[in-house]
Amino acid sequence: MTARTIRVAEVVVDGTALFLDKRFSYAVPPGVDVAPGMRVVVPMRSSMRSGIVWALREASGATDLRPLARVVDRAPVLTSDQMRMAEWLCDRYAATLPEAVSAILPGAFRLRVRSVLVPAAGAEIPDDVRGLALFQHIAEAEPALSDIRAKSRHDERMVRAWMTAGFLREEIRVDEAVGEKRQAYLVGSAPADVLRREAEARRRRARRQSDCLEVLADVGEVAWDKRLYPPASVQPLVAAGLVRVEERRASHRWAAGEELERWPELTPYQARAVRDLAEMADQGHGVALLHGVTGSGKTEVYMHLIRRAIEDGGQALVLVPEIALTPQLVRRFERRFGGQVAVLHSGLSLGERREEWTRVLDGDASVVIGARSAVFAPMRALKLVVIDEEHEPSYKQEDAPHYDAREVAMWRAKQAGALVILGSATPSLSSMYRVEQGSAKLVSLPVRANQRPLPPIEIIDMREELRTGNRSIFSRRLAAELEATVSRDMQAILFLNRRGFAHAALCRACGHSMECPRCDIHLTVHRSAEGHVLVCHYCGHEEPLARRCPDCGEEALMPYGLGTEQVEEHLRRAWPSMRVLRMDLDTTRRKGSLQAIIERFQAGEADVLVGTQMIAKGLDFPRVRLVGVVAADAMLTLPDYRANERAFQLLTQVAGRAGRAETDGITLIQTYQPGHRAVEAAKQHDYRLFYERERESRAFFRYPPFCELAVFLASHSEERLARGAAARFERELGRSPSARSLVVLPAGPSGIRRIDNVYRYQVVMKYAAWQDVKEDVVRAYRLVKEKMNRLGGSAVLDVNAQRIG
DNA sequence: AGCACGCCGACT
DNA sequence: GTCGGCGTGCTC
Ligand SMILES: [Zn+2]
Ligand SMILES: [Zn+2]
Repeated sequence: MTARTIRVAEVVVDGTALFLDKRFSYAVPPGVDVAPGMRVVVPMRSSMRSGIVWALREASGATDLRPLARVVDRAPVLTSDQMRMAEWLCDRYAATLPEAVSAILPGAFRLRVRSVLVPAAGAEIPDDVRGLALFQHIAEAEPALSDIRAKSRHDERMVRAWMTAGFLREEIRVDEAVGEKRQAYLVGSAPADVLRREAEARRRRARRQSDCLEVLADVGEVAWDKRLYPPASVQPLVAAGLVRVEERRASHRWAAGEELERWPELTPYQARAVRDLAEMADQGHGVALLHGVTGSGKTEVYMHLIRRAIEDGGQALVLVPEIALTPQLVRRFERRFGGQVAVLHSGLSLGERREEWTRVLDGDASVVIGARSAVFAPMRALKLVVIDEEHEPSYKQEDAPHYDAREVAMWRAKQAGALVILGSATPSLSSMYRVEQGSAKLVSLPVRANQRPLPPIEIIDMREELRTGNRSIFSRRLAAELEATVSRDMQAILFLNRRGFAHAALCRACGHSMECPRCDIHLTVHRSAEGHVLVCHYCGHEEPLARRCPDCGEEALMPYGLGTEQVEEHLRRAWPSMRVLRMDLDTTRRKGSLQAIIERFQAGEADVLVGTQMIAKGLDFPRVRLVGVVAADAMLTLPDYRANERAFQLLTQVAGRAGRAETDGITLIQTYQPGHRAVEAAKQHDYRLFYERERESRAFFRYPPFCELAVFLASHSEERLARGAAARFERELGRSPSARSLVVLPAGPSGIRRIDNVYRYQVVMKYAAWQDVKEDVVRAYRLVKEKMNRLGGSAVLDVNAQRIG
């Protein structure tokens, strides 16, 4: 008798529950082809779930394993490098394996698995059963057993009886989130003003058609979301010749045969940087901090190193902040690298995302450009990782698994023997500290590529303006420069770090501030068709802005504190002929509208761009002469240990939008705190000054980079349960063995105690090395999380947290 | 997270 | 008796 062996698949099963943080073993049925990295369907208890094969092994004897129900893929969708990366994410960020997998694998590969009831084929089903309403319903709607149960327990019993009798059986249905099919686009086929006029004409009788036309007037084209614009609404627009439907593979693909751009000559500084970086690249893994002033031509340096990496038979990964990932940027890379470029970002349809991922997986792309999550791209010959605007907080994922793309990139590069280039005009404290510690090498680009000096920065003391009788939000100097700029046919950017019309609504009589009924935060004033409304930025609550104060009864409620909408309004009122565009979260919510604003401003369709921090993230507007910071104070008073760092970075980055190509520039910063050190350092263009001072205070108060932070956050609609969970977590840590290596700050309410009627309590931890404390922290976390989930609340742990509260 | 199982009070 | 509600424990 031969020893029977069977093949066993170890599977990571999809889901968020804690118990799924392991590999489940299933028998591979004989003759079934399966490899690690393929998606499968497996039985779990009494339901079917999707998962991914992690490993295969042989086992003999005990064959009490349940078999794989289905293998979905013919080729793996994850590489083994990516699986190692997932395991590392679990270790570093206290994530479960399925959480790590879902961060790495694009949503386009998600499976939806259902077991549905169907009449058994070929079974003798009595007519009295077949005639029952329940049976008919099952035959038509193919519901799941759980759907039946939800309606009636009696029906469930009946169905179970029919299953035993062989009248019904369960069938697995697997739906891909998206097929590899093409994506349909709606494209405006009339000029924007015609579309707008037609939209207005249909406003009353055909709301959907009107909306659709308006969007197309703004952005030209959109991926066709059939829930938003049902075919019945689109059809008449097509018939009227206003819209056409196009099916496409990808938004734009480099056409074979298009001529590549010539490589321009580098400035001496660029050439030196390329030489230094190339030398590092030759030595394998390393981390470089490319500190180049705004407009110093960092991208050109990146591209030279990418070219080298490709010539060496390698691949390069370029990470940029989501907002800077514009078609113009992609085009810029394609002009040098042609069809070797792949793009991964959220603006793509699911189908496009999947296609780009597959191109990378198949080795058809040598350069991958993407935002944060592109750090997981399936590359097998990684030689170079570029992280542009390295200081941007958006590289840290705010939800589970809370990874930091900069850290992931460095880990990955180390495994692959690749070079990492962190690029910024305002390096994060932690990166510069890395240089200080010798774990990164500094490479500098101290002058602009256009050989012009950095635009001068002037500070305007708004207290002085007030004293001398100017009550406008624009100082005399800013007003004069605005007029001068526009009259010379140049452009201006006005920056304010607050969206909405006004920061809050305040009672002039008693000082009462209007609060959100569902959150512990004041409401923001927004402009609306009927005047002003109060809006909560956290839960979306909206109410009209009344005059009467609910607290004292006086008619004295007034908007207080500037917002971007108000700046726009003051501009229009003071200079009616100026053409103004606004760019903030509210004007860019619609897909494509961000890009539309960027393009319109670049095309000179507006004189002034008013915006929040999103205008500071590496966008290139060559005709901008003037940058005005309307009120720096909004960012100087943030209650966070990083407030100074953030303020300095924002001010420097915003100032850097001025005078980038064709003109000299000037930056004016209006503030009530002209002596603030972030303002001063920005004015001097003095990164060193900023770094030394900030470093000193971080060291003194023991904040990163002199330690690492982790934040435990418990949420529950009952305050005592949220508070209790945080207190319990704190106690658990107090009696853990690693208590010595850990500073645990007292449990307390999070920065905003209540959001959407859910209370939030947190515990902040400081430690030198996660490795030394993780075991105990994770044990305490899982213990409390499990309890919290049972009670209908939730708990999260943010390791290496970038902000607290 | 689901889902089964078991125990309980409330109703046909 | 039987229905639905909810706490508890398990998932290859
Ligand atoms: Zn009042
Ligand atoms: Zn709210």
